[in-house]
This record gives sequence, structure tokens and C-alpha cells, in this order.
Amino acid sequence: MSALADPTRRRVFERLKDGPHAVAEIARGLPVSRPAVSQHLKVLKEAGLVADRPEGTRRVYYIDPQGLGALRKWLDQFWDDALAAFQAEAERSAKDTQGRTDER
Amino acid sequence: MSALADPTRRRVFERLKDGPHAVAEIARGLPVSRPAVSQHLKVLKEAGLVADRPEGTRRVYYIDPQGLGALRKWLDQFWDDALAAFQAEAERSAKDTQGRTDER
DNA sequence: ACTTACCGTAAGTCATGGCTTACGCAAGAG
DNA sequence: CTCTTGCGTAAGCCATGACTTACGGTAAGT
Repeated sequence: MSALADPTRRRVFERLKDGPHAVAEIARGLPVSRPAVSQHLKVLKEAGLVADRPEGTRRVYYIDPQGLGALRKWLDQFWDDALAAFQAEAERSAKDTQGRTDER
Repeated sequence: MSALADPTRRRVFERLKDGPHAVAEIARGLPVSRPAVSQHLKVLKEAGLVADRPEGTRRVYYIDPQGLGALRKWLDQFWDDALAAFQAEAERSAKDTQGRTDER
């Protein structure tokens, strides 16, 4: 999660949306140097969001559905509870004029 | 997205999973001071992930489904493409011994 | 009206980490 | 074998931001 905090790293990640790419390929069009991209990819890899595969002298990176799925799952965990809480909120404001039952 | 980067801030956010809470309520049980929590909530609020409502002298915070939904949507955008790319990957490795069509 | 409690804001310090330049290494081409 | 190309790693500088202490304002209770 914290791996996607940095804007540049997000852009790197977004570049991988349309399929696998080599490092120089990603760096091209980004306002940062190639080593920087390499480091970002390392972080993303450690986070389980991307995976790499050596291809001759190049190194091809691609999005790892595993880690992405885990992130999605973690987020959904909130989605349910937040919705339920918001539901309760709505009901609460419905009886606003009354609203003096019990508090804490 | 970067708002959820900090571990402490994530813990604050998680405290809101089971419904609205006041600031002191959240700070209790966390290893940081109350003002720190207040700042974290401010960041989360600016990110659209939480909303607040004054309740007497207290201030109650709760998760905002709006921002959470946006985040979910952004993540799903990857989910599809990544899956498709991964699909192509699988097919590619199927004909591994061959695999010299054209790249770049 | 005064006191108390709670919350938000400001200032200052310190740690985290992102970026660049420089270097070393591996792989393919001539 | 040598030259070239592409990638990763290390060191150093600098910016971002997280945390604490201190202060001011507002609302409730006596």
C-alpha cells in the first residue's frame, strides 16, 4: 500500500498497465533517470505488486495479479463496514429533531 | 492514495471501520499523541476518505464512502488490464521454446 | 461568569526516502 | 577477444512529512 504512495512510482506502475515493459522503456517519457525507475520497480517488487523476468540483456517487468488482488481485498474489507456505518448515519439523521435517546 | 501510506494513519483509518469515533476515542490505544491523530484525520479528510461532524464539544469522524469508492475504482482499472496482460503472459509461456515473434 | 475539558493550529526537531551521479557487471555483436 | 549496450547498486544530497510540546479558542457544566 505504501508502495503506491509516491506519485512517480504510481506513474511507473501505470506504465505497466498496458502490458510488460523493460526498464528503459518505462524510464522513457518519465522525468526521472533510469536508475530511479529501477529502484521504484524494486520497491514495487518487494511489495508484491510487480514481478520481473530476465529477457536476454533486458529485464521485463509486469504487474503481479497476486499482490494487486490482496490490495483489492484489503480495501473491500473497509467498503462493507463503511457502507454499513453510513447506513446507520443516514437513519440517525432521519430522526434528527428527536435524536436524544442515548449517547456516550 | 498516498494518504494511506503511513502505518499510523492506516491504524487511525482502521479504527473508523467499526463506526464513527471522536478524536480522543481514536487516540486512546494508539502510541501517538492526540494532536497527531488530529493531523492524520485532517490529511484523511483532505483526501476525501473521511468526513467529520461536530457533536457538542467533540468532533466525530467517520469513513466517507465517496472517496473510498473512488479509490476502489482506481484500483479496479488496473485489475482488468493486469489480468489481460497476465493472460497474454500465460499464453506466451505456453509456446516458450518458440517465442521469438517480435517485441519492443 | 468562571472553570474545565476538548479540539485544532503553530513551531520546531528528526527520521524516512526519493533522486542523481558514478561505478561495476553481464550479455550479445563484430 | 573486445566493444557496446543495458541493468542494478552504492553514496551523498535534499525535500517531504511525521511527531511532540505549547498555545488559543469554543462549548458545556457549576
